[in-house]
Amino acid sequence: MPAARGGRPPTIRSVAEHAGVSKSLVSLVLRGSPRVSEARRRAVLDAVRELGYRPNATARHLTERRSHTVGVLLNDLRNPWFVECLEGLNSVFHAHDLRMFLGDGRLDRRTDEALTQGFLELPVDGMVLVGTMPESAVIAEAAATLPTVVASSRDFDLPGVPVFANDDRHGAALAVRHLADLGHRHIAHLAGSFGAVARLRRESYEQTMRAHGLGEHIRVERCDLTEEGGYRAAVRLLTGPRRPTALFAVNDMACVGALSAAEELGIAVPGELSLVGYDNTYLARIRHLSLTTVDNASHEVGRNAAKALLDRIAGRADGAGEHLLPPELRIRSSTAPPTRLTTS
Amino acid sequence: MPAARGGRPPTIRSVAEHAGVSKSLVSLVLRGSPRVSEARRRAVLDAVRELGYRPNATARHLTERRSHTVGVLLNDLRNPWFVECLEGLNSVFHAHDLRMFLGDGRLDRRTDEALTQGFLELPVDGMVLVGTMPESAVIAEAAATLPTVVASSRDFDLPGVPVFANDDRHGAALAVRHLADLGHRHIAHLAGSFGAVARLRRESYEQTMRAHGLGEHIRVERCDLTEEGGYRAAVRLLTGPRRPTALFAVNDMACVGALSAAEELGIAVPGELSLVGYDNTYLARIRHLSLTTVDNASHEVGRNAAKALLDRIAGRADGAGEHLLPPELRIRSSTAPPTRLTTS
DNA sequence: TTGAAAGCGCTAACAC
DNA sequence: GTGTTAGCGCTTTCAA
Repeated sequence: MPAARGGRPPTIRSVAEHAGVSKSLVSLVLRGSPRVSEARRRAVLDAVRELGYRPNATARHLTERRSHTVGVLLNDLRNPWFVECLEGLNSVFHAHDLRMFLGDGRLDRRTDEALTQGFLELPVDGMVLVGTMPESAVIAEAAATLPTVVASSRDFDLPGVPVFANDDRHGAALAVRHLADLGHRHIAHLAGSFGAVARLRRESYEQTMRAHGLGEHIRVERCDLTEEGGYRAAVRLLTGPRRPTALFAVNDMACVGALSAAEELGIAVPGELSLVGYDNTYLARIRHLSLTTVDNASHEVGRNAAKALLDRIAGRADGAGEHLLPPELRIRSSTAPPTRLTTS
Repeated sequence: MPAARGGRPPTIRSVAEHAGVSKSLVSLVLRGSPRVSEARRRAVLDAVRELGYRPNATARHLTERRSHTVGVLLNDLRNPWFVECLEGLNSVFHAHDLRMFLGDGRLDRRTDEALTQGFLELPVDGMVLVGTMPESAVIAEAAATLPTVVASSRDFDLPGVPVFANDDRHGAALAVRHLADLGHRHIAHLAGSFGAVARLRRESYEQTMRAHGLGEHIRVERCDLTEEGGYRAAVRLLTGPRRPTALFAVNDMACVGALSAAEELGIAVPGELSLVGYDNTYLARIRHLSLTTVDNASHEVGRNAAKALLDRIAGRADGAGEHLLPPELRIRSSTAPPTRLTTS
């Protein structure tokens, strides 16, 4: 590896000299052009091998005026939900030779903006906004400058920026209907404390409750979208008067928190309390938790968002607006009909 | 935002013309040089604002001959353990204006190599190898070319490449000793099926068992490091003859799988079976799971690895070899003394 | 203090 | 087919 020992690494120029050809010929060979004689091709390839030459992507990006990189902004890598969505994005981008620059804004606007600024300066070829995050002028500006798509967030209404997500209203309705059909009447909701997704799920919860004639039993407790948040909100709900027999949580993390709360309070799940989450993360699938939940199709949302971004990068800017995938209820072991005792 | 409407985005040249100065002066102002007159500085800054100029990082990287980017190679973003470590890395890199390029090799050597190749070609300023992954000639070559550090893997023995990890032998010993001290004798081990970390934990399990006079009760069942793998291995162990009263799992994911298996088989935890995991991920901290586990200090491992990489990037290549942090036992609700009935 | 000029390593017309 | 010539947008000598 000559590149490793001192001196500068070999460039396309060194290769050209070594092979006795011109820079451009080397470039042609390396990019697989068919208009090159076999002899020259061999000479170039040999030189490449002998020198241990490696193309410099930064230089290529500069002349090509694209970085083959997309910026992905999200809000909390700790939420297992993101991983699914990232896989979806990655499967498409990878097939098109695009790298992902991951930026986790930690729900902090300043961090988001710094990351976005970085995307703009690189500049990346496109940007994906994943999940709920605070709005920001910098993001809006970036979205106006860069091909951009939104995945699994309903917070943005940026001109010309398509939104890919699951239908949160429909998903929440599925959850509530499932509980109502089981015979529950006192169905409470652990609601997210911010973001359009949380709002949609809450509104749909309320609407569905009313549609089932349960309007008087509507009960919303806010929490943040973590296990701890779910736990605390559930404790408030379960220790107060008129204890609900069922809980629909804004996401799986909060739902697990609720499960813990129930256990700690000696309330049997699903015997005395039914629980429904949202997202169908691997958390819900863990047998020992086995949560009934709503599958939000995050992998496919990711795939669709990525495809749309490719289109936009290629100049095809069609299909703005919302593209909602139908969510599906996954019934597991955390829901059951209410027992006589606990029904009112 | 003039940058947004058609045409090319403004460059340092446009700014120079607009401000009536030279390119180099603009560069000086932008980089905060003190040797610039106030008048010119204002003129440049005004031009920047008026044109909506944004520096192009790619171009800068080309001339500076560094990309302000480090490549991070890991093996499965689904494992919550990584997130902790990434946070540790990020906290340090962020403070030094380095971005992270995340590559998830999914435990696939070809993917690893493709990602590494990408790092080499960018080229990144340095590389971090995180967690167990298959060895590879490409990675070894990259490590010889690029400043490199290893975090939480014991698989690599690359010349001059420092390794940061927790002391897996010690951690496993803590786990086994805890179980032995509780009075368990039939302590089995769910072992990882590959990688040096899994091997160290297994070896230490065996050694500690012998040290406690329990050599004859050593029992190892291999599994992969997922919930599913842990579940299956535990089923084999718990349905066979001479059922163990305690299980030490190679990591938390596998341990959760074992918990599920026990539940399904009607074996009470910790009444009839004690369980210890490894990593102290948030999984273990979920109240409803509440696993006794070994904290591997992953956040600090990440921090230390990042600091060492900074040193190497800066040319200070001291401190190769292994740097092991002491792990700590976290006792939760999945361990208890064995009951008379189940002890043999 | 400021400007001119020479690259960084590569691609892309355009000619031969 | 192949080589020559300009750049890509920026930093950095080196003079002035």
